[in-house]
Amino acid sequence: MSVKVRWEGDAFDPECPTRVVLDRVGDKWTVLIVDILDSGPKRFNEIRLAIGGITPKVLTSTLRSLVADGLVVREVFAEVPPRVEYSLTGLGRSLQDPVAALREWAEANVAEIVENRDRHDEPQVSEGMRAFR
Amino acid sequence: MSVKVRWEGDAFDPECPTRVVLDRVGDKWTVLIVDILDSGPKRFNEIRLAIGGITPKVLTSTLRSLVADGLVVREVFAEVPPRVEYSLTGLGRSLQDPVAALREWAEANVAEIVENRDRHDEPQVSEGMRAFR
DNA sequence: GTACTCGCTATCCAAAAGATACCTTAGGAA
DNA sequence: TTCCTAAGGTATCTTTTGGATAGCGAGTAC
Repeated sequence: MSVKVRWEGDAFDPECPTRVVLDRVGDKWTVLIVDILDSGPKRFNEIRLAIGGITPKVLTSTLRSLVADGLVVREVFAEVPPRVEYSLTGLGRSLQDPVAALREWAEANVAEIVENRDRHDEPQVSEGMRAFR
Repeated sequence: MSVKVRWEGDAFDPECPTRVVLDRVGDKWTVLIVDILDSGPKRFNEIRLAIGGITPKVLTSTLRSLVADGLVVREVFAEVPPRVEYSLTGLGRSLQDPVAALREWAEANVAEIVENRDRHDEPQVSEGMRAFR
């Protein structure tokens, strides 16, 4: 049942499937970008403005690795000013399904998590408990 | 269909459900730890050795945030030498389901991703194409 | 007194993420 | 002819995060 048993190898192996996918999906921007591209091809600055808060450097490097992974296609048009369009590949589009499953779990359980987190932040240790810390 | 539309707010809001869950799941160690704890309560060094490669500092901080989120419970036994056990909560256990969905997608598609990635690493630009770079 | 165990901290260092400024190209305005 | 603009980035810091290594505290065994 464990990652190690299923993969029969080192979970840190760069080719461990779950590790590869979690590294991509866990990236702060990947899901957002894939989500935005799901509605059709977009230009660099369209993506940047749609997300808001991402710096060009980080958007560039995230898009580059999405392209490298074959989740996104980059198309350059020889115009002035230059136009570059990014769009999802079939693989990129199929990533939406497992992410949707995660999203459902998230929406069902995040209230509890945030509640736990808030409770945890409080001092919350009574006089009687203090000795056990 | 987008994160923003579904959540009707800022996807970077610390309470955006998908963001909260992706931050947790995308963490390099979380899934591994949850996976290991799935087979029953474990002690600090049991987890550390089972994973192999995690430093105590990082294991401590990861476990702390898992406890804060209510995915894991920490139990201290007043013995010498001290014994501390970590185990999954129901919430922690339920996280396995969406992760399994992701794992399936990973196992089905990682070959293609790794292949794309390798192909991308090669120089691969012909003389004729070089002018367009 | 010395050594040993467990569950951690403390300290330092390197890699990654982020903020800000600037570059390039070519057409159009002044 | 010099400026200006636009798009799609780079270059150069600074800050944050992750990781390596060492050591601590408490009690018990030798």
